[in-house]
Amino acid sequence: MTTKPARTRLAPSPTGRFHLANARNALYSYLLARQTGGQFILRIEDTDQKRFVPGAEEVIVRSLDWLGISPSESPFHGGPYGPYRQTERREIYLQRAQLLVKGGHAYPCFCTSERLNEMRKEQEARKVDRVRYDGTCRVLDPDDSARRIAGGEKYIIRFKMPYEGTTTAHDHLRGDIIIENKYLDDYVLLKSDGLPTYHLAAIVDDHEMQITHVLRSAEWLPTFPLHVQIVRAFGWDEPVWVHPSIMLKPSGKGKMSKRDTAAAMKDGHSIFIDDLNELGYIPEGVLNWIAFMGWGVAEDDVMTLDQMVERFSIDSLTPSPAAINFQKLDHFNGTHIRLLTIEDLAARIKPYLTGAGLEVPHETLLKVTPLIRERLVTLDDSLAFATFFFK
RNA sequence: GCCCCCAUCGUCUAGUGGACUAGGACGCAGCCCUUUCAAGGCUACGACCGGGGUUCGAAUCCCCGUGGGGGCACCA
Repeated sequence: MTTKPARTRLAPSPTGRFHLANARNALYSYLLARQTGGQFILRIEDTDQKRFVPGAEEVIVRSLDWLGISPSESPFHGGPYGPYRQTERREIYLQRAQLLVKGGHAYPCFCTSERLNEMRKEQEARKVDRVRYDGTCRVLDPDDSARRIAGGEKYIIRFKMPYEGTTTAHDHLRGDIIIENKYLDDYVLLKSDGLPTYHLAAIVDDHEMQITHVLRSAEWLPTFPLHVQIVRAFGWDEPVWVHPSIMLKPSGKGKMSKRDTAAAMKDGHSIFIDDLNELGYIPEGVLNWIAFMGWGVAEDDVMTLDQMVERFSIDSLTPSPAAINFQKLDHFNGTHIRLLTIEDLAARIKPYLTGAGLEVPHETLLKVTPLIRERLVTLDDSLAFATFFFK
């Protein structure tokens, strides 16, 4: 392939667990980078301090390592475009936001949340199509605003969305997405705590870190035109935007909820990577499973990571939502377990056996492994089939 | 409510106007192999959401419905 090296990124927020959708975006990003001889980087989007979960960052990195798709640049690995944690980049965002204000693309807003709430209520009562900021501060005199800021008044910075016209954003999988600007809003770019919102931070960082392909969840589609507007306001080049489909619960009715994840766990399944590890799934199986939720391959869909690197293409990603299928996870896992050498499989089984308090001599284990490998769906199953041979 | 996205077997998908009797995989059913259970092999069942166009010809292009999903925060 003669493609230029791609720089891709995974940009999770450390606010929860590392799940399937994160892993899939990571996988596709990793595949594209490796295939083109580029870099896959990890950036932590921790600008929401209220929702920050301690330890979440570590789980993300551990999950990526376990899957075998580690980033080459991250808060933990370092790299030439750091820092890779957004709270450590606040000066950059402030500076860029001020640049937009100077250019007339953004403005400071002094409205209190109380006033905003009232405004919203009033608009809802009027049953407007689109509740949005009424523009009070949009027309303020810049010098007055500067004085108020200098005087210590609390403020935020909003993007100045055109009231008229349309915005066309190009998604690699769906083509042009056209929206009338009146359905967009004067989105907040910089919060009163001085930290940016996603809209500003992601756009600035993707540019600063020279990301060539942005792969992110389709949940971003509604604000996609806004992001394109911001890129254009800065006068920057756009990356290639790819929004893989969202993942639906097994029934196909909506996204996974707390209840759905609990139900899955009862059956020995999970959408969380660290759970999958503990349940005895192997990275090869999990990777294969997530790869094909949204990636259309004609035949031969059992693949190793290296084979995926060879065959991957963002052109063959599908735009429609995919329902999670745990039976397929079991199938891929069992298949990949059988692809392992006896030595490799034995080594992976061992902790499960010793963890159950069994004494496991290596010689015996090597003899037993071929006997049970045909019936393993997970490594954990070895306990049920092999306990008999040990004491 | 408004906006956006999507639409092929139960599920994941191949298919980019004729090679489609619509292919593969999971699951399901049966058979073979096998002392049993698996694994493996074979076979069966099983889909182009509906209606209009365009065209000699439409799963494939366009429009309208319908259905499903997502989004409407100083969250990402």
